[in-house]
Amino acid sequence: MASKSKPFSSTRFNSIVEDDDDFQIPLTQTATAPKPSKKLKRSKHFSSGKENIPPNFFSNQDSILVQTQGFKSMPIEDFSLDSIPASFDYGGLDGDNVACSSACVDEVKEKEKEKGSLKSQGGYLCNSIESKLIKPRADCSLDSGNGNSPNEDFEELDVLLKLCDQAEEGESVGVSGMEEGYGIVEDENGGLVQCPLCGVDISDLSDEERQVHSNECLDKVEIEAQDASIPEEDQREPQVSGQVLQWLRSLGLEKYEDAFVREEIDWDTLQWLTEEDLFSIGIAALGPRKKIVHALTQLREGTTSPGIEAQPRKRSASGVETVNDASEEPVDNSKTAANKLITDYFPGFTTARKQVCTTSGEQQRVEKRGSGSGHKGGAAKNHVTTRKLRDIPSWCCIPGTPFRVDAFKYLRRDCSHWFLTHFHMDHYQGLTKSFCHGKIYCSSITAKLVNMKIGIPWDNIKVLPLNQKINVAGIDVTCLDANHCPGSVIILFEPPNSKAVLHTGDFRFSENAASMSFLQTCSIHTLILDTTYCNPQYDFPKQEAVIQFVIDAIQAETFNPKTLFLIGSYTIGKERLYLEVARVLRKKIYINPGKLHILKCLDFPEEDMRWFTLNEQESQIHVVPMWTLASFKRLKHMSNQYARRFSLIVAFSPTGWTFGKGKKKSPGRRSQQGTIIRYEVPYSEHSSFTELKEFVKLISPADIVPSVNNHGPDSAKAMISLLSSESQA
DNA sequence: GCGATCAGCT
DNA sequence: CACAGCTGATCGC
Repeated sequence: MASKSKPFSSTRFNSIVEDDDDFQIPLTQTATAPKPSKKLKRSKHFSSGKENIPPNFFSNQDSILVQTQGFKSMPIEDFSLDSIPASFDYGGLDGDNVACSSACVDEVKEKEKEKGSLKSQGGYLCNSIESKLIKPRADCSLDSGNGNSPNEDFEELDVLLKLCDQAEEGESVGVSGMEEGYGIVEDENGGLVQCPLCGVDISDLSDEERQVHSNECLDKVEIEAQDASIPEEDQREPQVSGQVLQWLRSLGLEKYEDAFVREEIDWDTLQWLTEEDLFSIGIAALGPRKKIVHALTQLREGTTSPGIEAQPRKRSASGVETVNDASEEPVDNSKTAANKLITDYFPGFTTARKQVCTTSGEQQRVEKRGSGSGHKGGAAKNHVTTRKLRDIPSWCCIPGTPFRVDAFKYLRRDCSHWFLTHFHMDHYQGLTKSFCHGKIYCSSITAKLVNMKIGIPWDNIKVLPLNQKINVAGIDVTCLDANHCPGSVIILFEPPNSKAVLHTGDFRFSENAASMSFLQTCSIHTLILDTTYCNPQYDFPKQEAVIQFVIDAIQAETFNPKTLFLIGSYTIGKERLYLEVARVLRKKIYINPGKLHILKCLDFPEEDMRWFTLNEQESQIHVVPMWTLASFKRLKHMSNQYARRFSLIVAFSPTGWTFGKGKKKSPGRRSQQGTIIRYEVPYSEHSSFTELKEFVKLISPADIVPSVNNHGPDSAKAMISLLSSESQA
């Protein structure tokens, strides 16, 4: 059960009570207990951030000009900051909620006033929802606007804190500290030294020999544990704890066990300890510290760590027979699933699909050389790849045209027009700089990314203008903003002798998008639809609501100046969220150089760029890759790194998946472990189910092809028919 | 040694 | 589950 004496449990969480329907307080509803870590894994943070911002420009040109639109290069440090205090001065208050002095409240109020005079900018950001976000209620966030005395406010906070604590207890973090584990053996004072695992007297052995001995025992224990019938998840946790102590003893440093227990340092955490950490947990002597650091280095460098499985084990229902299915079966399974065409589930579409894909199917067989992955100079290669070419899913094919959309995984020589809807890996996968299958058609922003990140020469890229019909190989093509990530487009194909096809790529429908009126005027036969959230359970709020939620939460937590805010993002995507946060709160956002590199390629107004900084000292809001927020373990590591500067981490993980079945319309879910708070906020860049319905109704297509089938065939089928029926109604 | 692909894992 | 993507292993050149 959750231990009350967690290392950092002294932190308090400050929040605000909101009674609005739209803005429930994000107290944990179904706090998910963190899973025990499974494996050691090294990970590098911030390998290469990136991002960008959607454009609002219509480039008529067909390509190369894009380069010239580049941002004039300006070191981000040079942006003018005069008007933006990097942080509030809290007069040395020390971290906790006590810091909510009236002074800081005033300060924030002041800023609230200021922002009223801010103006929205152009471009993607001209979609600024700032004005919508800042409602009078926002001003209440800090002082409640109700004339409450500070004390009264604190009472409210205390109520919240209690609720949070309760919620936390329910989470049951699972003490990893001391458990029975291997049945710890005391190498008691008597001078007798026993192996803690097998109990054998190892007093006569040298330190090294003892280490060797106990390592061997450790391996045995691990193997035995693998064979045990208990589910591995259950057995691993205690193991890990014992493992740390065991390891410590093997270094002859058992006198520090207490410190490790006190700090609940499990096996994974152990890997990340720095000498500084060791000092801070009470290992004051230099010698032992060095010894541990050295051992840790070896541990990290080792291919596998002792006691942790070298190969992933497969769980099986039987619990014993795991060997067989670990080898082949999963592969087969995934293959079948991967090869299964989404549209197999949609009888209505089969004919159309066959038309398109049969051609390519035959081509496949004839092809035989070249390669599925675009090896250099196709003709030169006559070595045969044994790998079977995958069938092209129907959502990649545009009936009535020779075009492919987001189909770089399925490169074929029968096509020379390859459209890319946006720069997300699952859409450009398979595209490499040796691409030699014709031209790539995409938006200007996507083009820049494709050129910069993948290295596709500009000669192979054709930039498609937005909101403007152009002719490609005799077929009318129109791109519209998809409202997904920067540079994302939905594409309308109008073949002269065939019916119109609209490919949405990934998109978030927004009824006020001007382009939608254009779509109404078209008669669209086939709609290739982003069905990511095509299920009624995904009925998440508008982005504005979520952004407001995040802003509120940040405002609430900034009582504590030692709070670090993390906002998750993808390569590109979620920019609107953190940019709005920056603008509304008038706080700079830290991004890493990789991310900036991408930003620079984009048509960002300078006014917006100045909210970003490369100097992390200058900001308490950091944009980080989404995956770094996935586990508390990682967050904890980050927290250790920042221990001096920040006492609390508040992370926002913006994703539509936050919206599971049980969860009802809450703009955010909160969970906490010690000094780390994570909000999962349903900020989605895909259409919600409701939006999908609206969109389908608007388009009224004769046929729908789902581009995602993630809820099982039946579900997808049901949803599509539901969509269709609603659209007819 | 490098690039591309794939499996595994968030 | 899987939004999107990191990492490491492997294969081919």
